[in-house]
Amino acid sequence: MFLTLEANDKRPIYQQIADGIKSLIAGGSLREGMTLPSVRQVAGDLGVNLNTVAVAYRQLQDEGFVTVRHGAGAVIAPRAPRSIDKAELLKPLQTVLTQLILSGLTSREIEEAVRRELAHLQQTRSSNGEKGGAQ
Amino acid sequence: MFLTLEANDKRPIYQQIADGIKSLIAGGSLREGMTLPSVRQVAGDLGVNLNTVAVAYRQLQDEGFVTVRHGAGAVIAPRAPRSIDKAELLKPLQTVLTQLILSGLTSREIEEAVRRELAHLQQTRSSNGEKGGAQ
DNA sequence: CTCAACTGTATGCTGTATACATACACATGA
DNA sequence: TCATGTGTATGTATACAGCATACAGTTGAG
Repeated sequence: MFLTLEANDKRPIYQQIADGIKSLIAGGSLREGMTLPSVRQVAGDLGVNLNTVAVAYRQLQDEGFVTVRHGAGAVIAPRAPRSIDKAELLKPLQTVLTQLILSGLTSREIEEAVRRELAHLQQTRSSNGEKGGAQ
Repeated sequence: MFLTLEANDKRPIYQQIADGIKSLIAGGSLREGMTLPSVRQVAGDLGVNLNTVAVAYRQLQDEGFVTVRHGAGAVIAPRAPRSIDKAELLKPLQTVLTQLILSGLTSREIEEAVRRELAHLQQTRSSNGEKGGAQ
């Protein structure tokens, strides 16, 4: 299976798909030049409409992760340095951390969870043949 | 000023308000027994409709953070132990971390940002007179 | 070449959610 | 008791998510 959806996830379906593919790129499972499965393929696997998948693909293209060609497929783009404001990027992190604190988790638990998740991403990447993992 | 809204924030207004108040609770600025400003007060400050604020207050009540009384105001509730599945809680964290990695931030930068944010929350809390800060 | 069978795209619809204006109902103290 | 504070309910406009269906570009076998 390529991707999975979670019913209790508050994000829209197309966003889950886009984020899932981003994860696969981050983990190294999808590398530059590889072709994504067709929108109908993914839609069939996940039991959703093909347009929903198409929206995800278009978002990935807008963000520079893939190149979509009408009639042909969607191909993973070369990794471009995404220059966005660092402070802007960290706002969602801030929100999530507040939620976790309010849920009763200690700072220690949260920091450990962060280390574990980051290590997991790195591990997946290197086990898929990426040469120089981000430090 | 009590709260602020950000135009580029993708969350709905009522959610930003609810999250903002949760942050103030987490930081210790709002403590058990304190009364929130009226929905009209907050709506006026933020330049939004009073119903939008009311939705935020109702969500806070549903989640057990405040007690709302028709005609009287909304009061910060005693801190109840929120027992939710830990793995479920950490999913949003996972999503955010993936986004940050894809944006080019290194694990080191992310871990530092996490430490900084957590410390900031704790600092605010203790500077407002909370006795035993979470560790 | 050409056309069957693949690819993504555009259009139009339905249901839900957000935000608002306005009217209603409860609480409280002078 | 009632003016004036509080939250609540109702109705409306708009935007978004997801879907069904029709359209359009690409490609390779024959």
